[in-house]
Amino acid sequence: MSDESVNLKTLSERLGLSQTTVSRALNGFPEVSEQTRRRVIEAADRFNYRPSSSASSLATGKARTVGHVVPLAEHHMINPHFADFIAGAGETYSTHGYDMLIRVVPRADEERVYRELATQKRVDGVVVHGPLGRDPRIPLLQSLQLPFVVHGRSDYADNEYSWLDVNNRSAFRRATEFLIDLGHERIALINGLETMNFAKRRRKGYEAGLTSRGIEPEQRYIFSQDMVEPYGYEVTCRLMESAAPPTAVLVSSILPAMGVVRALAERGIRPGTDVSIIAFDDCLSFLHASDSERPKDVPYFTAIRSSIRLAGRRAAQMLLQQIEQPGATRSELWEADLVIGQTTGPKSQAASQ
Amino acid sequence: MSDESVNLKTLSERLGLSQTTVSRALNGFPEVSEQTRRRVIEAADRFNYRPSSSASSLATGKARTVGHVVPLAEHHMINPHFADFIAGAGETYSTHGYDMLIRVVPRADEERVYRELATQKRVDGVVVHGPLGRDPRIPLLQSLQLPFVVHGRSDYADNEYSWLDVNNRSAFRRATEFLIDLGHERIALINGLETMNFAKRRRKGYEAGLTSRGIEPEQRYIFSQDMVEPYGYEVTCRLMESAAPPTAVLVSSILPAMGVVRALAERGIRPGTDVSIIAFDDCLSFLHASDSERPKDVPYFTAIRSSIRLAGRRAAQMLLQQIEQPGATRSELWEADLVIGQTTGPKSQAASQ
DNA sequence: TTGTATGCGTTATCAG
DNA sequence: CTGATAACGCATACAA
Repeated sequence: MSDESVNLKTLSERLGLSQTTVSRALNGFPEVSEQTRRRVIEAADRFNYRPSSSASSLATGKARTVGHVVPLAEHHMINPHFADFIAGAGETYSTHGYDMLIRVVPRADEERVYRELATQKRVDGVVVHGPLGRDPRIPLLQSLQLPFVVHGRSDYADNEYSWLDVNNRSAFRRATEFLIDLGHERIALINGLETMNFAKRRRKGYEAGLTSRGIEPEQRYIFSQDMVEPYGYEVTCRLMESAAPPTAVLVSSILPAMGVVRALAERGIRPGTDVSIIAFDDCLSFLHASDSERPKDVPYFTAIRSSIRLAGRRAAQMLLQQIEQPGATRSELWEADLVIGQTTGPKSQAASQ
Repeated sequence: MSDESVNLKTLSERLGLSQTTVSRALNGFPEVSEQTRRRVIEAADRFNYRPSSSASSLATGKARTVGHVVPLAEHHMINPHFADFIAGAGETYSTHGYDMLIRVVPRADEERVYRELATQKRVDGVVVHGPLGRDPRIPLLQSLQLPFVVHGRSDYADNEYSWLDVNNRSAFRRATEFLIDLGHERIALINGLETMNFAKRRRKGYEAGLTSRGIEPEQRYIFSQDMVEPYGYEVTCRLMESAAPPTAVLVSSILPAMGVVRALAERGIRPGTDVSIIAFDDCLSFLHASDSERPKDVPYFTAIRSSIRLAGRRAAQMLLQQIEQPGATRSELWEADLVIGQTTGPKSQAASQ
């Protein structure tokens, strides 16, 4: 029970074995007799031996750590979406014996930090968050030879890298068409920042949905901002006071969608009855009842749904795989579910002019 | 520009200096001539030299890393509060040259993980999240001799450790008294899980506020659960359909408070006019407008406010200080602000029986 | 002011 | 199957 720092040397001395044998026994090498292995493992357990991570990193060149570089002072990252993704990724790392390293840095320092992580061999790979249209981090990481997986996609047609993305385009197209089928024609899009790659794709899907039904997209119904609650609120206030308010809105996240609901409530406008709302639902944990992994049976929002937490898990798996057997860069495109809740309904008579 | 892995050895060879001198120059030792130092720094920069973190950790015994162990599958951690705290702490670490290590593990593994981090010397210290009534992690970490700071407090009167907490008791007492001064008597408390230390203190404050004004706390107005949106919604539905609905509610977080608003809206009950709401506001970034560090001028919720992000920053500072000059365990108790928004008002005539 | 020699705790190579 | 022995890359006590 001595909590003294027992290292490989002292442990092997107490066992009357060489460090080599002890190390091999512990790391599951085949050439150790079962009897010695048992003895070693038992002793390691009894003396509470844990290999020093810095020593083994130094010896192996592997850090058994994955890095996440998150930009400081930008709301779109330090937000609930990020937390849920991290939770999912973290689960995977833990069960595979990896650690998660997070650096919160200003955008201007990003490149330096990636270089640092790579040359310091601080991490074995990184996850890239919130890719831009053509994100410079992708060629950078490739040149650094640091394994990585992108959560989302970037527009490099000629370039192969590993990514995991939701089919934002098809999801938003389907949602738009669903609204049109309900009789809506004036449909607003409350989108994320269009510097983000995913936001562009969502807009494309929305526009494709409209034009496929012969409706011309209009600038006055399209908004693009950080996906925070007050954004949804403010845009909705403006929209509802405009000459031709929309009868339906498509919102890029539940967060601004809550702002939409608040703005409507203040005006006595009933979601689903007077104005329809479809939100992109990342299955953020704090919005769902705490006693179930699954979302509730009868959700409030009609939503395009895809769990960002599961995405975190999967992205982490893909990265670990890439780290442990380099070469194959796999990518995955997930289709989101369209889940009918209480915030959509046929265009109300009141709303039609 | 060669991206080859240049280490101390090759760097010193190219400079015609010993590793010692180069190391000293880079680490700011005083006994190096300014001229050599300049030369060394310039070369290090040119060759893109970064010391291997595992090597220096091994040599110094310091990891320059802070650990955060977060329990898996519990909503109160994998949530926006956590994300904001992490953001704040991460800023501090980065500017001080520290890394943040996160392990997401099941509750049952926590002790093992803390022991691991300590004996592996993986981290120089840890931040303890969400302390319980008497949290076993505190004596554990003390016995492991691992520096730590608790975000919140635990009930160990005889025990000195470092913590940073908001004065939850006084905040909830003030809020309660404020509501009573507005004429409210039936005031509900929608609290967090009372296994959490902070939730207990909040309830105490609430009860103290009531009794100080001669009102007896009643069980039927007190709720305790994970602070998620649907919780606020469901409790409010039940409350509003009960025999004597409250005329005011005190909510432990903005998240369930949004659920409260949703439930009221469905019933055509106007916040601030028909029913007053005060929420504890952690200044979660996604609830505030994205273009300002400060919360909006005219907030929606009347709230007890204390930025959890600032708490993260400060807690990290305290921990680093403790790591770099051990001994003094400092603690801080912050008073929260009471900010008047639009969700409070005098008890309405309609609501009085 | 600079250099030499040694240690940090592992893993890996090569003999036996 | 087991054991010396040499890296891994840096920091530091001690010498010069």
